[in-house]
Amino acid sequence: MYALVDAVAFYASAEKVFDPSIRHKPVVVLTNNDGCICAVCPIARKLNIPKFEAFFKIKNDLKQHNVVVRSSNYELYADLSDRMMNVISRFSDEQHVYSIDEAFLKFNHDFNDWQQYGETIRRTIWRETKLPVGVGFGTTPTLAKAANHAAKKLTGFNGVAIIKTPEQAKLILKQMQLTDVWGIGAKLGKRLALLGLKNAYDLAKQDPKKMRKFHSIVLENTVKELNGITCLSWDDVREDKKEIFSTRSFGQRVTDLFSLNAALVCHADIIGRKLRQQGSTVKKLLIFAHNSQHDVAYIKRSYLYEFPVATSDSLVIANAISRLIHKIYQPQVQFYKCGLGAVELGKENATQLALFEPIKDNPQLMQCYDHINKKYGVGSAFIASSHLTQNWSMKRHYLSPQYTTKWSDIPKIIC
DNA sequence: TCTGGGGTCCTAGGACCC
DNA sequence: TCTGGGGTCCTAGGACCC
Repeated sequence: MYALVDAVAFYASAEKVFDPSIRHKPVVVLTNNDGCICAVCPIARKLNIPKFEAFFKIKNDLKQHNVVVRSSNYELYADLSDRMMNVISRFSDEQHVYSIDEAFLKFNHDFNDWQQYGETIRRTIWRETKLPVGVGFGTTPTLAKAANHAAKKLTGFNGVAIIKTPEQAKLILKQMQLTDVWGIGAKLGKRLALLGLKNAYDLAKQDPKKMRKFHSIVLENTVKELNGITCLSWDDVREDKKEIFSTRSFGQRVTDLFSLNAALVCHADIIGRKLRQQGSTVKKLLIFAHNSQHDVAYIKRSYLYEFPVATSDSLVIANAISRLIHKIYQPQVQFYKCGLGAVELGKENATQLALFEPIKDNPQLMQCYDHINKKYGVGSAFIASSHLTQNWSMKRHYLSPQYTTKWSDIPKIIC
């Protein structure tokens, strides 16, 4: 049995935890640089606010409806996510944190009362973090996802749903649209609808082999999973990433080499940390920067660099960036976004050495570096050249306080 | 005045090599 | 009657997820 525990409109709910004054108001949260809407609380959802719409396009509508707008407060969300994941981990020995606001649990035994267990999970998370979650149980990861959808969106479930029997599956899948199924997006949903399929149950009834021919093995597996046949093994679900990207658009356009370098070194730092987290090294690194696709002339500069010896050392990566920056930089281009992608990864303990290349990695230093940042918060220690200029840092005009990670922002109770 | 997220995986197609 | 290799690497773009 699998469970998926997933917060309701996580970013919006996180904003409400320490601010009672907005708890009963419609709240939306914006993406980086206040670009798009990325979280809509249940109250705001009733106003039909579209997710991922550009903020500037609907700014006036939001004002008219007195919608509370917040910039993404990642310091706060990351900390609340940690707390939530900690609580969730108590309910199973096997937990996989799938994203900032959702986690899979695996159970190797059967419970008499999954319903009650789910309610306990919900209640405990609410009591300890004040975050509302939905809990879905299913015999496969895809069914757990479906049950989670039911728990949060369908009437009569109140936050917990279970798919253990074919009857339970039928009841829920019949009420789900094709695109509500994990792995079915807008495009595929449309194509499947043309075949005459109307809901998730119709999809489950398809011949898996035919679905493979129609689209891919991925769809075949989805159909099997909807029928209780596990295809995404626990290891698949938590497999190492095959590529790791760190990209960010700038708060304001960047035209100087110095700033571009600082931003890319920031990404080098992040890429290094993510690599070390999963025990990988990078062999090939994509470095890129571009202006906006909405500009008159879209200019994209990129360079694929191959390390002589694969590395996971943030400083080695940062050093490479500084040597290669001239391959990306172009005067007069008003850069809008830049980033790095580790596109060929290796395993840390199986690195191919080079005959004439000294090893530049300093694992002890990186271990110490990670330790400091884990203990005192990411950013406590950083690469100096990434902080020489921050004039490109992102726009966050509607930022709430960092209630839990910054001394000066701690909530005050006045009696 | 101007504004349009970020991450991962996969594949088609072009370029190049033998 | 019609047909014309096979592999690797890279890029761009599509699709999906949150």
